[in-house]
Amino acid sequence: MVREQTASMEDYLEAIANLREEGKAVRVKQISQVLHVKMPSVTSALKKLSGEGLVRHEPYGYIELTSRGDKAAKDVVGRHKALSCFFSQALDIDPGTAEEDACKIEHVISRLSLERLTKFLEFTQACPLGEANFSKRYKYYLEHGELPEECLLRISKVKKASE
Amino acid sequence: MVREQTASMEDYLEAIANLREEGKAVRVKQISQVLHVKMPSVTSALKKLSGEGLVRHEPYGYIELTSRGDKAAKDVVGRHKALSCFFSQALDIDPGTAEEDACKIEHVISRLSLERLTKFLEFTQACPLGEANFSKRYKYYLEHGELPEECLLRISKVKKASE
DNA sequence: ATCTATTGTTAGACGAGTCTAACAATATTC
DNA sequence: GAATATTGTTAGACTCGTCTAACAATAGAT
Repeated sequence: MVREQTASMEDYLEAIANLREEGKAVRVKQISQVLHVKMPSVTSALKKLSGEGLVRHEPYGYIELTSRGDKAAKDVVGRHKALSCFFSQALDIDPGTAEEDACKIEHVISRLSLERLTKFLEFTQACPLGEANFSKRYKYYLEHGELPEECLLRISKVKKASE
Repeated sequence: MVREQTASMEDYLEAIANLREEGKAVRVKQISQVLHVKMPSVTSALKKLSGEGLVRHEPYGYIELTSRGDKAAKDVVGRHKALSCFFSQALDIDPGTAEEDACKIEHVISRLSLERLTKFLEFTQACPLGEANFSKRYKYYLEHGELPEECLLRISKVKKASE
């Protein structure tokens, strides 16, 4: 699956999908506010996306994703969620920064890396050795800048157990 | 430290620094090959970067980074290395994809997330519980799609040890 | 039902970055 | 050292996405 939209157009699709999802009115004004652009930029983007059959938009009327548009939007939203999740949960980044970074990176990351990031998160959460301990130790390391004692003390024990 | 260059200009700075580093001639042709753009694009970028005091460039002559340019370039290169390292080592991504992703993400990731990615890598490598086991278990999970037995078997043992 | 405020559109300019085509300088080769 | 090949530059067109200014449609208030 090739990436066929520019970062900007993906942002518009994403914004429309999110407004829908949140039950808010999907209108030019709203989109412009969410994306911090002026209304004519939105109109022009909608024209482009309509032309590509991703959006339905009667002038002065409401805005809808076509099924193809919805698919594309869901894809972007999925990338976004995976990334912001990874940043906030695995790396313990504040939600604001996690969101910001997800917003940018979602447009450029490869499928493979995204999938691995997701798997990584699943793994730390599913594996009790990961979640309960790895993550905890990592956060200790973040705060103190050195390895938790636990890491050093248990070398022999672990070696034995894994062989 | 604000990000003051566009992604494109960062790419040019990075390419120049890399060519230098590799002892290759730093010339318009080389840069154009590395970045897959035509020569006039390079000339025009160099004009811009010269104007900003980041590059020295006598027409038809060699190309050098000023000290400010070098600083900016090192910064980009640093981001790139951190990212490609993280992708290939922590996520076990093939070097090609790791490079590709690093090339894109280096321009948009926040300082904070980059720092955390780096710390994460340091941590897995420094902590024997991380490196020797976490990483190994993660890769098992990648291949088999389910947790290694080890993860499930050792819950009680680990609980005891960490409390 | 009209008047006003809000929302949306059109037209056109602009900046960034790329390209092609044509030309100019430098290097290479015989 | 003249002819040719290579490298670099200029000029100008184009795309993408943004903006402002001016105008048009719709909604809300009295």
